Amino acid sequence: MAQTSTPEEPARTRPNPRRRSERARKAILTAAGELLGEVGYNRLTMEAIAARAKVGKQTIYRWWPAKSAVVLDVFAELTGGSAGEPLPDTGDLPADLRTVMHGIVDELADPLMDRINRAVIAEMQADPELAEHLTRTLLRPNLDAFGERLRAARDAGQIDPGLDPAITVELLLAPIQNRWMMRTGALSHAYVDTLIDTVMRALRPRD
Amino acid sequence: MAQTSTPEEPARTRPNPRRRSERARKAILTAAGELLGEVGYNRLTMEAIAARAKVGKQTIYRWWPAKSAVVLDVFAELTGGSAGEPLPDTGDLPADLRTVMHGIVDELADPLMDRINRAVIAEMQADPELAEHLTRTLLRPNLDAFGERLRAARDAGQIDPGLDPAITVELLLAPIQNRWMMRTGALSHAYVDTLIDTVMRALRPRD
Amino acid sequence: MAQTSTPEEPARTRPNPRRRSERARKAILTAAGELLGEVGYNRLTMEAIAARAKVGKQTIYRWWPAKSAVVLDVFAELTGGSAGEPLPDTGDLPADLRTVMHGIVDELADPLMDRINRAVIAEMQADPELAEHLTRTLLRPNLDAFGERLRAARDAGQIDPGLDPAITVELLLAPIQNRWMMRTGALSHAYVDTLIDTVMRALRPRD
Amino acid sequence: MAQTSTPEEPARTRPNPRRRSERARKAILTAAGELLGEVGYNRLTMEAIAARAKVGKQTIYRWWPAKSAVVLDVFAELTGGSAGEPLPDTGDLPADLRTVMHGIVDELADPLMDRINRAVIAEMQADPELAEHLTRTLLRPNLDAFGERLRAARDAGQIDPGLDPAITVELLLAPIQNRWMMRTGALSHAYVDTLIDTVMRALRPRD
DNA sequence: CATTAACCGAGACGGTACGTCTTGTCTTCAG
DNA sequence: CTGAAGACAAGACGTACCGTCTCGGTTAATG
Repeated sequence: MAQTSTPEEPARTRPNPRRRSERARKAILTAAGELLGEVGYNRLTMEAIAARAKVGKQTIYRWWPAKSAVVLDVFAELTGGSAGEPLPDTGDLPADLRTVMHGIVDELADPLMDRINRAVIAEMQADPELAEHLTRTLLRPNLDAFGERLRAARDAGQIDPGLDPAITVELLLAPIQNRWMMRTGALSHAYVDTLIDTVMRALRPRD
Repeated sequence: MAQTSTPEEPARTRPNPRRRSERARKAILTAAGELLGEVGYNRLTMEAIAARAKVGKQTIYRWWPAKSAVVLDVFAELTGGSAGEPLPDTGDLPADLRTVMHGIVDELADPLMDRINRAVIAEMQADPELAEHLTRTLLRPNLDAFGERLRAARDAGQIDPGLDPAITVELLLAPIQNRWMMRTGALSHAYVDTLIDTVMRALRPRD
Repeated sequence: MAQTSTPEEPARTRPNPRRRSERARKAILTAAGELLGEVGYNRLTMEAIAARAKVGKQTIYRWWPAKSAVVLDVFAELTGGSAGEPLPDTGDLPADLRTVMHGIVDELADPLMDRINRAVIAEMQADPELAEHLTRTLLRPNLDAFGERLRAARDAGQIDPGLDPAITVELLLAPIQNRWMMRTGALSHAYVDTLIDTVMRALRPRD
Repeated sequence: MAQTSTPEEPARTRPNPRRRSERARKAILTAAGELLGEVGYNRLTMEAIAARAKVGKQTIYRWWPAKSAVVLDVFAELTGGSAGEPLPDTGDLPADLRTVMHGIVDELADPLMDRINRAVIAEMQADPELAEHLTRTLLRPNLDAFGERLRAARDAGQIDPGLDPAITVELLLAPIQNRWMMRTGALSHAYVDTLIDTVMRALRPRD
């Protein structure tokens, strides 16, 4: 699911995915998720996952190349569903942004999601290929959904058409992710509201 | 400098810092920096640092608790000097911001700084104490320097006094850090200029 | 074979001996024997054995608790076969003793056997349990073989029945081992012959 | 005292023995003796000796080349005095032997002497130079003292003049040392008496 | 008696080996 | 004939000591 490797690589006698044991797959992801919550990413080991999942280590290595890939699938399992979902459009842009962005900070507040997100972020720093993959499959669709909503607002004459939509989305989302990552401040709903208000000032059409 | 540990811990016969070999300290940080550039953080090992620095492993462990602490000192050595330096103030806020923020993206463009920054960011995700320490000693002073420059502009009547200064700084810096971290776009000077222009729109005083 | 440990100890998830790699076992003992001959016991290291045997260190530690145990198995491999073999009985006691005891000094003259024997003797001084084990499995059977031959001679009326057989055996073997250990004199066949003659004087039946 | 090294070696600025601190010398030997009794030879370390003796490590290395040399001096301190002392001569050879040999087994029964003796024996196996040195300075004089007493007995016509005196001494002492080293039997006074009686049978003059 | 060289306690240093841990592959054996 | 169990080769981990090397602070022989 979250396979990082490019398909052109050596590929030593690939296993047949049709014979894959769904029971083992689930047990591995569950065990990995549990252990991630218990000991954190760094002290998570393949051996512990295998033991917890009652699975041979080979069964993990057969389907995932490394610890990071397993955790990535845990991550994908938890967040993949909602990737690229369009934003609500009630006609009231700030209100719609509030709805979605409150959801984002709520998700980041969940301890397990926090841990997994941090593990994935850390792994992305070390592995550009992984970063590229995740950006394309998960992050970009979400950014595009924001872009789409902003385009609608622009077409309705609510925001200045001369603005770069990419930057506008960044102004909304980067401060939140940044606060969360650097832990430089609380991620309250009030904060989100102030942020949205401030950004909206930059968006209003020039008179 | 980058000691993470709280002072309340066991503390088994601390070494005497006055007898510390400056030669060894430098050799270790240099070796760590070089290796970090060559193989990256994950494949950086204490053994390799010791070998490259012509130093006994114990000499590293005597002064640093872990690999991350060594890399942190490499980082501190490279960036620590400029922490909290006040921004230039020519009276032209956007121009001053451009000066400083061009410098930031230039720094991030340097391959070694890129690797070290990413390693530190990743480590901060796994170690909240470290995050807190770095935020306080390096990040916060820099954010405050931006805050100070914005206060001057506000006092000069150039920006709206009703804005939250913390959020304003975030609007300027978070998008850059975010692009760099998620690799979602190029970090050109032109991008920085557009970003500044957009944020400036949000700051202009209400009529 | 040369396991010293008592079976009552903690026993952390013992490895399964049926899955043991015979290839690795042989390679380890061979490497240990070679290195013992090359650098001696004190400078023999587990790391060197592992490297020479192309074996992971863990594979050694899985099956042997310490360097001494490995060397012990090298020793057992070389000498274990002949333990407790009965002495020849041609009816001529001195001649039979000469045959066997010449063999003993010849064995001690072999450089590898000399090194291993000395290592084992030294280890026995430091580890009484090991001493007890070796005495029971290797030394005692050999002493008993001598005792048996002497009993036959006594039954044939060739030696005084009032003598303590344990002491008689010691009179024959201790001087040889002592000379070898303390290096107080040459271990020639002539020496052995004179020794036997002298001891025989003590054994002749009282008139 | 127990210096093994030959005087021809490099000799890097020898320390001046006249300025040697007697306090340090005694403290080191005492500490070494105590630790030897507590943890045994193998787990005895120079660092522990230095710490226990409140002495810098260099002060040990200045006067002794290695751990074995220190222990050797502990040994020499305990046994050196009596080396080469002539045996009593009351005219009754067996009685005189009993006196001396009872003393020997009593000494071996003392726990500290046992440990040090075993450590020295073990070290002699690994270090032939040391063995040679000890044999010459301590062992040989003692053997010669026995030889001298036997010569007196021979001159008095009490034992056969045709016997090799070296072997005769070995017949008396080797079984004791052997029993002690291999722990093959108890070292009682009764055992010594029987041993002496048996050997005396071999010594009586031929009719 | 003052000087001064050397020894002293202390402990950091460059190293080596230890015994453990984890990785990713290979082998065995039970279902 | 699959897959759990786990032994394997490899190699980094963090620790313990080794024997050498500074660093002040005494201490004892000489001038």
